[in-house]
Amino acid sequence: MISSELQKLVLFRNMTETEILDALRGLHSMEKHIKKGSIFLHAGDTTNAMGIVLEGSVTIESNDMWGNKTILSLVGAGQYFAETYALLPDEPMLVDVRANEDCRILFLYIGYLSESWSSGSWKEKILKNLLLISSHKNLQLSGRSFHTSPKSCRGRLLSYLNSISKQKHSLEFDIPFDRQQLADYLNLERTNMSKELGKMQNEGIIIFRKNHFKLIQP
Amino acid sequence: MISSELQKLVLFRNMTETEILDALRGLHSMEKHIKKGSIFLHAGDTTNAMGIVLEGSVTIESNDMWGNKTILSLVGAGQYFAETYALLPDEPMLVDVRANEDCRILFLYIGYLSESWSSGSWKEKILKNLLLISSHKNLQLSGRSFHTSPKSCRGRLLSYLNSISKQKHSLEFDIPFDRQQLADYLNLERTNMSKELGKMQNEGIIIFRKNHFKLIQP
DNA sequence: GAAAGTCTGTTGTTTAAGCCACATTTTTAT
DNA sequence: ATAAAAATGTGGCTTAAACAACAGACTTTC
Repeated sequence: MISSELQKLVLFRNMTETEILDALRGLHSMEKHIKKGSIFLHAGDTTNAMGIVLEGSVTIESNDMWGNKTILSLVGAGQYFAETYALLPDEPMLVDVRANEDCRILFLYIGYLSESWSSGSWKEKILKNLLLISSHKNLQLSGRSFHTSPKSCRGRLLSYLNSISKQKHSLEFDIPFDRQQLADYLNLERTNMSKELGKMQNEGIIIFRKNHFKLIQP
Repeated sequence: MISSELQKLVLFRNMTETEILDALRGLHSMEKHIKKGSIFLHAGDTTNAMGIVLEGSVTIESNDMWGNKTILSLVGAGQYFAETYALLPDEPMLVDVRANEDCRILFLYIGYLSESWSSGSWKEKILKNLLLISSHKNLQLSGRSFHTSPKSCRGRLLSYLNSISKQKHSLEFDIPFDRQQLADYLNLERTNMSKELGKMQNEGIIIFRKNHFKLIQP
């Protein structure tokens, strides 16, 4: 993996190439390739490493003993996962992490951050950037809470579609989920959700085809 | 407010009294008293200050235009709120913050953290502690996601009661919510939830009286 | 290009949550 | 102590979501 690829990431913001290389060494970084569909971090385990998605995407999901799946978030290229658990290495993970496509993942053992603190170093910068990342992650988690808080199927769909629309600054956009994943993310039953999407299209509120959606204003 | 009261807080962990006082000055800290029931941070606004609950408790809630309320979390004495928004001061808040009882709140303008960074100072320690706090907040938010992901009333109640029981290391405990608040936290309808609690008591799964609950193992 | 597999949508039935009106209990105020 | 107010629980009706079974469309693979 090339450090120029990393310089764009929030985690390495404001850092020189030398500092990034020092950081990669200091944090025992390690790149892995992971096949689509496989769960490579398991609920109940603990982890010392956070992950950066270099290529592909992963889903953060909970699978209970009755086979119900909940997708808490989708983490795309250039984004981070498990940083919370890596920072709190005693906490067992509540979720599974699954490769949504074939992936290239960079693992960083951020526990080494607190070792032998020398000021002005890359550690300080990483720390600041981690705080930013953690805060953004917080916003994302709250975001999902809002999409799942309406009690009706339509309410959740509208909450989700509106937020994506605002994110993309357009009434027309692609969503990153297929139907089953969208249902799992919004805690809905897939076929029922399809029904509702159909109704909404008939009523002229939305137009969609596959993953492409368009919101219609009255 | 006395700095000895603050030394126990995670935010000031590993800091001397002098450093804490420097930090309070540097972050333009300000103590306020707030009356029960009043909303003192409003969704849509931005904020530069994070809050520490010195006395009382606050709820983080979303109130939509149809009068539906969702309680995202309850923040008790010694805990923090709005740190995410204070760290990302351009993000409009998605939630209201309401005093759940009469409160003493300490506000800190943590934007001043990034000003004139001198290493080895209190700023570095605060930064590390903030990252811990943010990570814990992440866990809390995920936690609620799990309580609201079961589709059934009983599933959500059991998820919530079990997690409190584990937290308190006991099958018998008080919960911090009244019935309406619990329903708002679990995204349920109050009277329906009451019915379900009644059923569960009849079946001998739980015993409760007011806010005191006891889980019965088979 | 045929076959297998995946994804999406449809119909109909069952079940449980939402909701309203009201009864009962508990707390607060005077 | 009594009245007023708030919190909690009950019964019954309505409605919408879950679930199961299946049909059609689209992909992938060989």
